[in-house]
Amino acid sequence: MPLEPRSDNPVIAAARGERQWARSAQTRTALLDAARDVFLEFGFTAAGVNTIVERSGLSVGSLYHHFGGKAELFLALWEEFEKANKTAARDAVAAARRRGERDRTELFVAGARAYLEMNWDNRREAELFLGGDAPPGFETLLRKEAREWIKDNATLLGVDDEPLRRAQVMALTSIVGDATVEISDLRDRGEVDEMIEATISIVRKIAA
Amino acid sequence: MPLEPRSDNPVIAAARGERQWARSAQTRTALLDAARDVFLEFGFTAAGVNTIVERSGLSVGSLYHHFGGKAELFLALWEEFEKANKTAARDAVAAARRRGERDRTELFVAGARAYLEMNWDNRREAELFLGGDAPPGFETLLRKEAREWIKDNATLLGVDDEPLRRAQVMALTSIVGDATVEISDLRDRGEVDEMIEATISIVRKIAA
DNA sequence: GTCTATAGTAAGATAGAC
DNA sequence: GTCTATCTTACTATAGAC
Repeated sequence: MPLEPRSDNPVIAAARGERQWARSAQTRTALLDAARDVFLEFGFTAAGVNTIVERSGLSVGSLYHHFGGKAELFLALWEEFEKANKTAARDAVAAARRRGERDRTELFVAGARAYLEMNWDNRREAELFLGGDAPPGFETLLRKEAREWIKDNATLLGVDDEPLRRAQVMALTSIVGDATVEISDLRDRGEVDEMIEATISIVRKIAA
Repeated sequence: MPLEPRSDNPVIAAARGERQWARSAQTRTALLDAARDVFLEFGFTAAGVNTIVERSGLSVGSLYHHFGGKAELFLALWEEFEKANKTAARDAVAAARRRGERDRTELFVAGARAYLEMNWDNRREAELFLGGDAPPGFETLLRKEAREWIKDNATLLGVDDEPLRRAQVMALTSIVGDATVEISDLRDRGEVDEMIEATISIVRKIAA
């Protein structure tokens, strides 16, 4: 008896599944790559779903199956980007600790500096995500994310629940976040250094 | 010789013009009123152009003739709102000056406080405009506008063109702007007072 | 469960008549 | 300036191949 196309044979099912999983991941990647290209070229609003689909060599249905829409595709790309930023910041804090740094403010500063540097290094994408041409609600998400990030680092600053302390965390979030936007707009490395140093000095004033 | 329908008679032309102008202003107002209603009820994204048009008793073409689109209509409403906020801030600075206040930081603080209070008083609209459900590019515009406002008031702080000073302006913009967003989210007057006072105390730290 | 093809809906935007 | 009719495009629904 030959294997049915819909055989229950676990090995065959697993093999089929594996191949499907590999194909699925490949599809996701192809869509993400095409989307990055098109978004970088046209921005969010002017980017057409059809253009993305054409470049990826896949279909509209596939895009919607995997991501649910143009906005979510944009979001998925941003999540990749932001994950890299946060990793860089976390690594910088860990490195500072290994160097023997124990001052809470300085540990926070090390992370903030790395975060700002990372946004400069990837400024083309930073401009895409922070330039304002994004799906409705995206800026709210950015703010929420920034707040989470600062909260994660709040222990570094010894924050408790007083209103003033909470306002300090908010202020630091605002400043580091907006400095990121400013930096994605600059073109000259010297100006970037100035902006980073000036931002850090204000961070020290607030955290003090 | 009877007056032609398309007479060149200047009085008649003026009368026609006047009537058209009056009608035009009426149309604009009707569209703005309907748009405010619908945006407040549904938010920007979920608000339909057709709903706005239906409530105004006018037509889609009229809306596009006067405003150019849904986004621009939203923008026109925001400009009204922001004008009122800025007037309140300017008046507060003038009042402080009349009281004999001469300290630059304190004059700035008086303006910032009035601005934050105004956003609380009109919190329904503030939430609409600052809640994140806005057309693409709107948040960039908010930042730009906030920076203009701070710059206009920068003489109060004796700002020159050093990078650190520019970063101070940026930081103040970020903090006052984000405090506005936070306030539009709060429901309790006590929390608002705390937020305002905490924000002001950080403003003093930076402006010092 | 993954992917394609296709037909259809809804809503923002535009064109052209008056 | 105003309106109606039309267009564009993001998005959905479905049926079917694999």
